Amino acid sequence: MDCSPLSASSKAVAIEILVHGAQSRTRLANRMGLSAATLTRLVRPLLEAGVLVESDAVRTPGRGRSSLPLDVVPDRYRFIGVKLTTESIYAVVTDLRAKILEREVVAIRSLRVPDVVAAVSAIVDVFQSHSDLPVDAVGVTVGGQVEAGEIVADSPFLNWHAVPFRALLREELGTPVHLDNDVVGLTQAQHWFGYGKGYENFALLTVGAGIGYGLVVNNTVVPTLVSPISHYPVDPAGPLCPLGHRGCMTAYLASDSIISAVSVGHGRLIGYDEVLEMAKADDPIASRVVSEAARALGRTASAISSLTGVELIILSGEGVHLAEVAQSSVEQGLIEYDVPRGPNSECVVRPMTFFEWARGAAAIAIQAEFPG
Amino acid sequence: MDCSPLSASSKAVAIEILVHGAQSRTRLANRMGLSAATLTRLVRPLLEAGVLVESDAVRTPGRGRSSLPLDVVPDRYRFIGVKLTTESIYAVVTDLRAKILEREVVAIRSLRVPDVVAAVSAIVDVFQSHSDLPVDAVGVTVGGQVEAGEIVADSPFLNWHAVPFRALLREELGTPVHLDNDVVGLTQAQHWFGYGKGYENFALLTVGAGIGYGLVVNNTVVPTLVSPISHYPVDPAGPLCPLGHRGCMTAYLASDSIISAVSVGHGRLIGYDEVLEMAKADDPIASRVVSEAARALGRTASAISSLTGVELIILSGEGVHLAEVAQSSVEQGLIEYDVPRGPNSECVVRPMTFFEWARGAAAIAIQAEFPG
DNA sequence: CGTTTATAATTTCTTTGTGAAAGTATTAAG
DNA sequence: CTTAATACTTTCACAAAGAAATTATAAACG
Repeated sequence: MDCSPLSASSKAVAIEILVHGAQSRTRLANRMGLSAATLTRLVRPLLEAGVLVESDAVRTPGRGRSSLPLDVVPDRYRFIGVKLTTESIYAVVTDLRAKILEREVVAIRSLRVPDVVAAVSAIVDVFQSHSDLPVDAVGVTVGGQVEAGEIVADSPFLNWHAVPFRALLREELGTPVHLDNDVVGLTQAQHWFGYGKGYENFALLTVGAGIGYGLVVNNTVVPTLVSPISHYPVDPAGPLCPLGHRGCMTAYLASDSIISAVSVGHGRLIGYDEVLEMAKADDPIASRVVSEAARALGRTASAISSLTGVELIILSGEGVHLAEVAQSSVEQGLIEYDVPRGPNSECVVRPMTFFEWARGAAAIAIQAEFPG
Repeated sequence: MDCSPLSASSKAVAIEILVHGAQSRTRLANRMGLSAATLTRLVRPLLEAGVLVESDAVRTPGRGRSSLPLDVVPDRYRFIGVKLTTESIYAVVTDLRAKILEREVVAIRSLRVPDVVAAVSAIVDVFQSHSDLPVDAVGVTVGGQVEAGEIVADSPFLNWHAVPFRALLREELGTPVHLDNDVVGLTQAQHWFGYGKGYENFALLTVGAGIGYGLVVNNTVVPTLVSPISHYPVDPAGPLCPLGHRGCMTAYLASDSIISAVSVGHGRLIGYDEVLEMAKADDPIASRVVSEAARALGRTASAISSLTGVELIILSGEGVHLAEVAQSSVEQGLIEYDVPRGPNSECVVRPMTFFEWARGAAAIAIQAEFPG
């Protein structure tokens, strides 16, 4: 995406429109605290570069000239987002607004680095063969610690250490590549295009094979380390996690923990989805495990609220369906330690598919190519 | 403090020097990412206004012209900081660097608003009578929620609600007055002049009659609500707090909780300091209460680290001496739920007197008169 | 000693970002 | 057709900041 000759302020205007939709110059000026004159000037190069277009004039009730909403040209750009899991590669093609245009899953045959690079490359090729339009950038996200957008320093899921993944991908793919942690990507996507839109600060808590945590303060993603939340202590009298912590998030909420707790109770192997079904059907063991997990989730959300002061907490991840099954338990955990003033955070459950995570990867690419 | 004709950038230079000490123009330019030319320009009005002075030339080994360090003129300005507690008013006179020049405590006779206003006014008058130099501004901090720097919305300690304290003080005092929450003031003071100096983000956790919590992210004090941390859940199997929470921070760490736990155990009223003495002397009841409180403190610090990603946690408040008595318990709480990578926060115990809090109030005045 | 070299600070000039104010374009109401 | 209201543009002025050249100072070196 060629936006080098654009000034930082112009880009800020484009991003405002990207995130908050088509707007007139006057409205943009008000929202961004700039004068109308400045806006005219900032918009001109964006129109010339074809980043923005003027839509048809819009009449507002009352007298006066109609306004000319400005909008980005989403189809002018195409991004690919790729999210790696241990089992599959989820990939999407999106426009500039991170709207998903195409999606694809392929099973992962091997977690060896060259195999994964080849598999990602294959998907990108497939997408590119579907259309004549070029892909502007590819975003890739993985669970685990990513250093400086270049190296997968440590991914317990993939069992990778110090892999210069971005360089390897760039060599293989023809397009620019951007790499980041998966939760960072999802958080960024939620902030710009999702449920966190319009919030200056919010937290994203995801539950699945692992626990994820993203934090936005002052409109900026805080680079929190990924690991510690997974073992956040909920109840020192709770169940044991593989690292030997009593009652930590992993012990309560990691899918393996839930599966094994219910399986042991019933003396047979029971899958995650089945656990939720059983809990819905009031199976006593499944109900207890699920409701305690939901309560742990609520308590952690409450702690996030207390310690960060965010206005919104989004609960998500594949495993968050348990929050729907045991909504009252989440609620209970949330308000258990409430103070008279009550929580200052709104807490919402928003299940997301892996394609949503892939969209997060695309958001990383969009952000990188469109630095605000 | 008359700094209206100074530009925002000039003020930023002054604050850089205020916080990080005397520096040459070249060094300032490097640290602030500005050109040497710009620095010369920004410094001139500060020299003219008498905010800065050039010290004697300093030689650095090697050739070249000597540098002329620039420093603020601390004695040119005088601030008063006032911290209200239920029992006393702690007040200090400071210079621009928040260095304490004079200090004063007076017992509070009545918590009625007009009486407190009169008492604060009396202290300010006493300070002003000590010197011919005028006071530039007075900062006042209180425990409880302060709205927009104007109104004490709710202070359980003083039992005040919706008191327009700033307006009342301004009427009584001749000087500019600034009002804020006490923890916000202490946090700001620590960030600029204390142990948080040089950190982009850190947390301050104070223990005393109540629990306090201040958070700095991206060099900005996050306006977290004061209340929720007081009832942060540490261990759902712990002791009960007055609000009925099991094992919350207040239950473990509020001075009343500790006093009453030990007093009940021994069947007589025992003061806070005596509890610590007894714990040092291995009294079983006091030791248990103190070490559990210390462990709760460590666990909360660990949670702050996990959920905010700060680099530093400062433990303080009158009650933090228990962390010194039971250091190993704090440590235990900190690492209990550690992950392989370990905590990403340094955690330090820094006891502070109430005069330090008064200094925090002065910092509010300094910040308000010196907006960066 | 002067000359060279290195560093600090300043001056001059230019670029860039911004707003104020005046002007143009467009629309509805009288 | 005039007036008023609103959207946008143009012109001008100003402020912030850097680049490059200039001055100031100090050590090293022949």
